[in-house]
Amino acid sequence: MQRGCPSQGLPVLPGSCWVPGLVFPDWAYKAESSPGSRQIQLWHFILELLQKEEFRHVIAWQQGEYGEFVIKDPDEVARLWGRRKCKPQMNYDKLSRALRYYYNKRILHKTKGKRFTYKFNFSKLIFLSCPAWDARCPSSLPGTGCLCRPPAVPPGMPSQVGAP
DNA sequence: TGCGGAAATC
DNA sequence: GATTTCCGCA
Repeated sequence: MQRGCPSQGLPVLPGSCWVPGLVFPDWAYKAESSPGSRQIQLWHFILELLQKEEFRHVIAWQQGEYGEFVIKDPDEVARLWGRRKCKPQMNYDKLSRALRYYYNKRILHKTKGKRFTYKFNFSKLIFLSCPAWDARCPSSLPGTGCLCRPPAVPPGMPSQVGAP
C-alpha cells in the first residue's frame, strides 16, 4: 500500500526549482505522472509556474496577500497549459473556466477587483496532497516530504514586482 | 472581464 | 473525475 505522502519515490521536480525565498511545502508537489492516467492538474501546473523565475513575467505571487497570485500574461499561461495538455487550442477563456470550477472545490478563490488575480486555498491543497493528514503528525520524519507544519507559502518576493 | 450551465472528452 | 469546449448573461 502506498502512503499518501510522497516520501520514497519522491517525484519532486528534477533539477531544482527551490528558489530561495520562495519555498513551497514539499507535499504540494505530489506525483504528477502516475503510472496510469493521472494527468497533471491545473492547480499543480500553476504552482509549478509560480515557483520558477523564468515565468515571473507571465505569472507571479502577489505581494501582501497570502497565496494570492496574478496572471500577467493570460495568453502565455494558456499556451503553456495547452502545451502541457496537448491542447493547442487552449486559451485563457477556457483555462479560466477550469479555474472557476476550483471555486466550488475550494482550491481557489477569486480576488475581485484585481484583474487576473486569484488566490490559493492552501488549507485545501495540503489535504489534497497529503491524505494521511488527519491521522496525526509524527514528531519529525527524517527525510520525509510530509512534515507537520503550517502552510508557509508565498513570502514577500525578494525582488520587486511590477507595481501597477 | 468574469461567471456558471451544459455537453463532450479524456 | 477533471477538465475542455461552447455560449449566454451581468
